[in-house]
Amino acid sequence: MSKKIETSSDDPSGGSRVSARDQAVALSERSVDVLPEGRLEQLLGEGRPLTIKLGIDPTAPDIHLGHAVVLGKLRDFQDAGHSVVLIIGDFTARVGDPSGRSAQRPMLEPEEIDANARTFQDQAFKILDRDRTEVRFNSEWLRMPPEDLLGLMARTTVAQLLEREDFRNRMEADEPISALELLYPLLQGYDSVAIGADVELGGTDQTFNLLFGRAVQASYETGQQAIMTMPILPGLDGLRRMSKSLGNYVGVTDPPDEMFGKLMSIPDAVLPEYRSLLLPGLVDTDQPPNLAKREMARLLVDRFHGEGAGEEAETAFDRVFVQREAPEEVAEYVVTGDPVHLPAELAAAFGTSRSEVRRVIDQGGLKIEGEVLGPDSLDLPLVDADGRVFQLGKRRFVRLVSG
RNA sequence: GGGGGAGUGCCCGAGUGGUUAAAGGGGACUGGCUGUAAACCAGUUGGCUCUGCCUACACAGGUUCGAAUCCUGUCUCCCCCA
Repeated sequence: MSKKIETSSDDPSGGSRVSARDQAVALSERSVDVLPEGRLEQLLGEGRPLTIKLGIDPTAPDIHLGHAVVLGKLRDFQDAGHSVVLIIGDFTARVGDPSGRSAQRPMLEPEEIDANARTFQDQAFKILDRDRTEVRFNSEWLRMPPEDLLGLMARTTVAQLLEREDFRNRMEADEPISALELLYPLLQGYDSVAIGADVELGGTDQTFNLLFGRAVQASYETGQQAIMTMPILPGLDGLRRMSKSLGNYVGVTDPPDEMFGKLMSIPDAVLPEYRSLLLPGLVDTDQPPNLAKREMARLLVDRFHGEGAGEEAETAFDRVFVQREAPEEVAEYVVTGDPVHLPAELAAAFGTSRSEVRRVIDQGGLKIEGEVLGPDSLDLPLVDADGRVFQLGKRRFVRLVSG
């Protein structure tokens, strides 16, 4: 992108003023909001590397493509010479927040948090530039004496906190809001004070929290950050946001074939969003949706698994789903008894229940070397099973071998 | 502190003593169609040594020939008053 902006001025200060605007425009690409108006440009005009903040929740370590949207934007900032501070919210995770419908967020043990934080970092560095990233844990500064905490709390009013739309809705609906939940914006706003954030990024759902960070900064009389919100990527169902708990996500560490397959299964309706958010700069040609989807899947698999991985995944995909053949590499599972009791062995091989296997068999979903096997023969002589590829449903394959 | 209400299968949600493994919906899965898209049709959706057996309606006891449904205790959650 345009990080080298020519400055044609005779301004001895280096012309940063001229380029600040262009930089701000370039960096704002794909974002939904950049607030307040002009603040980002002003900061860029200072001509120094900015500190860009992203707060993450260590309860779910797996990064998926939804995170990739925000991380990709962080990367843009890094490429423009700014540095990123990744804040792991270990403090709040350790306290545990019982809010939100029925889903009680579990209190995490320190070890779990550390493990999650590490996994998260490993995955995040598939996108971020390691050299321009600093990782901090917010327990570092949030574990403060109670009087300081109270001092922090004194800086805001309940009314301010309740400005948040979803709080107001829940109040009106008589739904519970935990005190911690209420204070959450305050704590995460303090993170901005602690690291001296110039810019904070997040999804559009974080707008209130991000803005609140400005208020907290103001009360501490530090510089106030600009905030930038990115669109929320829809999940594989095309309806709800991509999230691990909804099970509609593509993890950045998903194996190539799986990643390719998942991407092919998204509804056409969200394809444009996927392409523009995940593959910025890719020229959109007039391809049919099917081909556009393939191209996207290829490129994304390449990005996370290396050049060429996308094509391999596509080949494997065609083999299994277009030509309906078994994949080239099929996992083996060792069976011992003779005859082979299929419900038991296949359930074990695929990690499901025997009843489930029986059900699928009853519905004609079991194939042996491409031939449908009916519910009549649940026990196969070992010689008939040994070395054969079994397919359960569309996508579960295993080769049974005698041990 | 007082009063009221609620806890059902992956989720939501019927069901207030007897074909109830438990209506209905969502989701998911299987088969068909196909571009692993959408739409649509059909079926499945607790477990198992599967024409049968076992375990299930927060947990533990109890009443009954028989309970998700009645009683007691425990836990959890929500609302109202203070």
